[in-house]
Amino acid sequence: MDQITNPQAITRTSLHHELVGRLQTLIINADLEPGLKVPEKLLCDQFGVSRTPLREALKVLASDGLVRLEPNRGAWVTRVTIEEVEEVFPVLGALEALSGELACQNITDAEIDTVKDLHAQMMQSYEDSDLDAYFSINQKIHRAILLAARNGTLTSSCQALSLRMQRARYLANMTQGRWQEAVQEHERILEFLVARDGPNLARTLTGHMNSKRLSVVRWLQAEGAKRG
Amino acid sequence: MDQITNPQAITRTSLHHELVGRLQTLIINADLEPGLKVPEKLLCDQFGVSRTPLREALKVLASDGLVRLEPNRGAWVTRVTIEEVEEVFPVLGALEALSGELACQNITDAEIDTVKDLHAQMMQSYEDSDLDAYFSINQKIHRAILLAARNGTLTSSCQALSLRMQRARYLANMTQGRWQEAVQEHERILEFLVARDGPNLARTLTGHMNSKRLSVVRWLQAEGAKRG
DNA sequence: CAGCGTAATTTTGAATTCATAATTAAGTCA
DNA sequence: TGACTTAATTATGAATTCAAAATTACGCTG
Repeated sequence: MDQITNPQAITRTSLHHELVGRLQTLIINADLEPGLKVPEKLLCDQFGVSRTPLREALKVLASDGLVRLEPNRGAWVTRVTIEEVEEVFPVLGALEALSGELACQNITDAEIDTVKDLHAQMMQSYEDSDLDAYFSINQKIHRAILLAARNGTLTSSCQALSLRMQRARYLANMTQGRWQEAVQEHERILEFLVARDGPNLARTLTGHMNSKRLSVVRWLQAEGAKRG
Repeated sequence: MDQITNPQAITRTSLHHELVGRLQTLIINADLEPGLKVPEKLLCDQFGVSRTPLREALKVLASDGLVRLEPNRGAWVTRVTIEEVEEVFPVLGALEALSGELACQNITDAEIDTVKDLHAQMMQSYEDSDLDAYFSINQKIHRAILLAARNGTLTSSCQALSLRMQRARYLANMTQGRWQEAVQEHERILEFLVARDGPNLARTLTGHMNSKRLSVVRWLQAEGAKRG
């Protein structure tokens, strides 16, 4: 909702809340591998907390779809399935479209300058073939547009769904062709944002999400074929 | 996620899960009044459970925005604010638009017949000035379209946001003029659904949500003026 | 030695307990 | 009487405990 900034804040509100964040990170980075059981005891030791707050955090993560609770059997890190990707990206597409519309209405000139700057940095990363940097700046751009939409509910909805798709760096895995396509899409995104052309920005962002969906699904299919 | 049907299921998965549902109901029906503190002890006695599972449930409700947790001070039932309404309805509008688009692609003839039937019942409720019945059938129609979209992620996202707006029957509170307008909008919704005209259905649903937003905001403003 | 059934162990779900923070009540002094 | 301090009470957050379920280990039978 509003715990947006300050990654290294001195103290987080509650132990439970702190744990939700930490576990999210572990899952996103695949330190907790998808498909495996959540090692409750190990995590308790690691974080130096008892089972009570850890389990509270797991319930919250379950309601966000990052883990699955099996009654009397514990928590399991969910896998990103093709079915899930086919579901989530269209929803993200609709939400990003709205975010683009609203951003065009509310964004300041200064914020546009920030996005321009981020865009330039991202292009540099592309030319340097620095996928990690590209990926990171890419997220910052989407986030900047989202924040310019001035709608906290939209922000947290997008955030929650993005998290589910960010697991294991699936999105960072793309072919040269897909990368080039994504860069071109981003050129248009910037163009329409600068022109404050809401409808076209919305359309472009939905298309962008759709391309991403196709790319991720193809990657997952290839991955599935490899494994058998 | 998938606990869609079966309100009186024999056994729910876990105590925690059961409690989440029960508490949601209490909040939606305003048995737990907005703005008041959640009476932890009372609820424990009432449900015959200890604080542990109840508090787990509260954390989940907090992440859905139905309660607010104040560190060391307990949980409070959140109020529906004008700011929140202004945020949530546009997001719901975007999601319902997508739901309409997808429904037009996937809905069966039998499902359309069901919606037609519900629509007729709703019209009857309108003529009978039975607001409760109207409200209930109205929700069923939106839900039927949502389910026809065949996208579980979309369903749960919509569901979560709808819940937040359903508190205290704000939506059921409308003027005669607004009611008539809503009915006309629903005529068009049915028309476009039958024609499987995705783009127009999407537009109409977004507009419908926007009208609802205006109506609810006006009602909240009037309510606020009355109180002080 | 494979398959089945039973006992031991571990893990889970939930109640209980305990330390600490917040609230209320009581008492003091101007 | 009214504001301020301090003590008593209550509520919260989290650790611990405990019963029940699941898993594993073991031994028996064919």
